[in-house]
Amino acid sequence: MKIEARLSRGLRDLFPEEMIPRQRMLDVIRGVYESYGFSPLETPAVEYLDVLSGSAGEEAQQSMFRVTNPEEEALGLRFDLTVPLSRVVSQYGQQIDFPFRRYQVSPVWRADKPAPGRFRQFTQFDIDSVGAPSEIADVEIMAAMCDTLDALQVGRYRVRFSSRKILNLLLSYAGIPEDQGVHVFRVLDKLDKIGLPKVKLELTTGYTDESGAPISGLGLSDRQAAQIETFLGITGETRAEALGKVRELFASVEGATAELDEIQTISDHLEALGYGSDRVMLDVSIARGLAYYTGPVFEANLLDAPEFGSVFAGGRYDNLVTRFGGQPIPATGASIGVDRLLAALVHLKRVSQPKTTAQVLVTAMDGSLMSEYLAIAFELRRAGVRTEIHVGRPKKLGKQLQRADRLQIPYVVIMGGDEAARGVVTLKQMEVGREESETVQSHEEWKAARFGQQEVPRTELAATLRRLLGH
RNA sequence: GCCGGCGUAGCUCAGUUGGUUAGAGCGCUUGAUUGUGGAUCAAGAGGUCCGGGGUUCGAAUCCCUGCGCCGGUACCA
Repeated sequence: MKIEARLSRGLRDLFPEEMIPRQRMLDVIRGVYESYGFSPLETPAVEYLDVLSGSAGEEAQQSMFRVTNPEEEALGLRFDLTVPLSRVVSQYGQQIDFPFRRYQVSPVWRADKPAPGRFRQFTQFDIDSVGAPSEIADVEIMAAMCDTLDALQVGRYRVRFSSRKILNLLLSYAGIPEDQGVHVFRVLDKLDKIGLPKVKLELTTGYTDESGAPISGLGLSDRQAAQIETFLGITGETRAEALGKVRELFASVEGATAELDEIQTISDHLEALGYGSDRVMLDVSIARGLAYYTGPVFEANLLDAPEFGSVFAGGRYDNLVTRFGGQPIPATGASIGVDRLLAALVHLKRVSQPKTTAQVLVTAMDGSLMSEYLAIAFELRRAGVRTEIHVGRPKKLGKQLQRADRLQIPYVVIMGGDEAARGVVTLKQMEVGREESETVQSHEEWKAARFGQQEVPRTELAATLRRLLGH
C-alpha cells in the first residue's frame, strides 16, 4: 500500500533558500547576545505536562501538543522557552550562579490554527536574566533588542515599553478590582488590532462583530471605560513627555510616584546610552497578553511591515518560579520570533534567498580531465572558497551553466582541453550575462559574447576568486 | 471552537442545462545549438477532477459526509 508523503497541518519543511538567510540571522542574533555576555542553554523539547501547564490551568493545555513515552507518562512539547527556563532555575537552584543570564534558540510548538506567518512549530530566540531585580537588567534587555534589530538591518523599527505596574495604577485609578486586571489587560492588548471603539465595547457591554460572532463584554461602567480611554490617549513626542502626562493623571493614586520613578530611571539610562525616544517609546497601551508579567513589558515592531505585528517582545516576570514552590526569583527577558521576523524581512526584500551556499561551480566538460576538475575544486575549498563540482550525470556545458544560473551560484570555472593545454581556466561571472540578456536578441550573439568571462592562469585561480569574493 | 468561501496538471485557472477521449497559460524534459545561462521555435512528459457514499442510462458538474486550504472571529498560558 502506497503511503502519501505529507505533513500534518501547520508544520513545514525549510528548504535551502529559507535556511540560508535564517542561519545567517541566527548567527547575527547570537553575536549580539554574546556581546552582552549571555550564555547558551538547551533543554529538551519534551517536558512533563504538569511542568508545562502548571498554574496556567486547563485552557493552557488545549493548544499544547501532548506526547507519551513508553512508560505512559503525561508529557507535552514545550510552547515557549520561559517555562523550561523557570524549571531549570528551580531544579538546579543551588548550583546556578545568579544572575543566570542565558540565551536559547529552539523550536517551540503550539497547536493553534495556522495563519499566514503563523505555524504550529516555530523558533524562538530568547534572552533572560534570572535573579536580577534591578531595572538595569530591563534596560539591558531593551538595549539588546535595539542592538539586535540594528545588526539584522531590519530598517526602521520601534521598541515600545510600559509596565504592568502602570496598568495596576490604572486599575486603582478606575476602581477596577485587581482580580479583573488580567481580563482588562487582555482586551487592551488588542488595541492595535481592533481599535479603540471595539476595545471600549468589549470592556463594557460587548458587541456582535461583522461575521455575526458575539463578543462578550467585561461589564465595566461607562465612566470606567472613559477613564481607560483617557489613559490610552496618553502619548508624547518623548518618553519624558508621556511620563509627565501619566504622573499628572495618576497624581491622586496611592503609590504612583514610586512606581513611576522606576520608569523614569529606566528611561534615563536608555537616554544616556543613546537609545532615544525615536527608537524606544513609552507607550502605556502596551499590555502584553501574558498573565505572568509583573513589571516592565516590551514590544518591537517593524515600521515598514506593521502587519507582521510584534517581532520581538518580553518583560519582567518576578514570580514565575514560585509555581515550583520556590522563593520568588526576579527575572526579565525577551523573545524574538525568528520565523515571523524572517517572513517580514523576506516581504521587505531585505534578505536574499540563494538556493545554495556554493560560490563557485567547477564544470566538468571533458571526461578525461576529471582529475583536474577535482584538483581545482579541492584547491579552491582549501583556500576557503565554497565550491561545487559537477557530480550529476554527464551533461552539456549549457546545462551546467543553467544550474549555476538557477541556483544563483555567482562564479563558474570552465576548462576544456584547450585551456588545460595552455595552463589556464575560464572564470565566468554569471551576473554579467543575467544583466546583458535584457538587450541581446539573437541566440548566436548571446553565445558569441561569452559574458563575464576571463581567462585566469590556473595557478592564480584561487587568489583571483578570493579577491573577487571579498575575502 | 464558531461563521463563510473554495478544492480540476508542479503553479494559476477554464470546463456549456449532467453527455464522446478533461483543456489553456506558465513551469518542467528533450532537441534546433555535440564549449555557453537569457530569448525564440519544435516535440514530449505530466491528472485517483480532494477521499468515501448516493441520485442517474451517464457525474469534474447534482445531493450527503469526511478531510484539506483560504478569509473572518474566538483563544493564545
